[in-house]
Amino acid sequence: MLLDVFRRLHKAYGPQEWWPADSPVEVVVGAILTQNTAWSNVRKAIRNLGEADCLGWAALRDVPVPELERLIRPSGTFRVKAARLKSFVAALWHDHGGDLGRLLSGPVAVARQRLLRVPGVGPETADAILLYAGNRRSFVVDAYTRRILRRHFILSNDDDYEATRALFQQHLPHSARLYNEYHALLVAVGKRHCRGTAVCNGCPLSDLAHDERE
DNA sequence: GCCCAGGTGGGTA
DNA sequence: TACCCACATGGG
Repeated sequence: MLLDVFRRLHKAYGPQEWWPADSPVEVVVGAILTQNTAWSNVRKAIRNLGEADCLGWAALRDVPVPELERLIRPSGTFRVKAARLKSFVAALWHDHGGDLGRLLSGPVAVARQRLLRVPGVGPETADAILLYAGNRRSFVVDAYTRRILRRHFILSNDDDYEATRALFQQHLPHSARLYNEYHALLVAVGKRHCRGTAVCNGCPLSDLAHDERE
């Protein structure tokens, strides 16, 4: 079933070439800034950071918090997110010498625990960093994933984050490439057909069993 | 003007 | 464990 969903989405939308970022730093920054936030707002904040030459680990470490807050303001909850960026950078420099590759190295489960210890990095942010900044095999579950799969009865309401992630990892070939593409495709279909009160018309999954109620 | 967005952490019972 | 709530901007 999960592979069937993937094939439908891939056929409909093709390769997504994710994450939308030019560097691992930008992936991490984007993963934190997009927490409960529309990507269109994150893009503005990242553009500000780029123009201020703040898309490097040393620059993020050295930029004063008020300045960082000003730059990322368009992404919302900017005080919270400035603190989270700072806590990530502090952990990276304190524990791994500013080397993201080291932070993300070793068994995936170990690297994941390292990330989850950073204040402001929860399971989704950790998995997005592992998969898209580190090319590590960790499936990313987001709001779209849950909304779409619940609508088609593939998930139940009481499947939490870890249960959902485990479901994907147990039923799919163990491939970072596949995890990458699959999550990106779920976001693609979610933005088009499973957002707020949006209906399923034209959705590549619309002929699967689905729940009309919202 | 209202609702929502590619979450997380802290507080309360 | 299971809910609430704050965080905050910008687009539809």
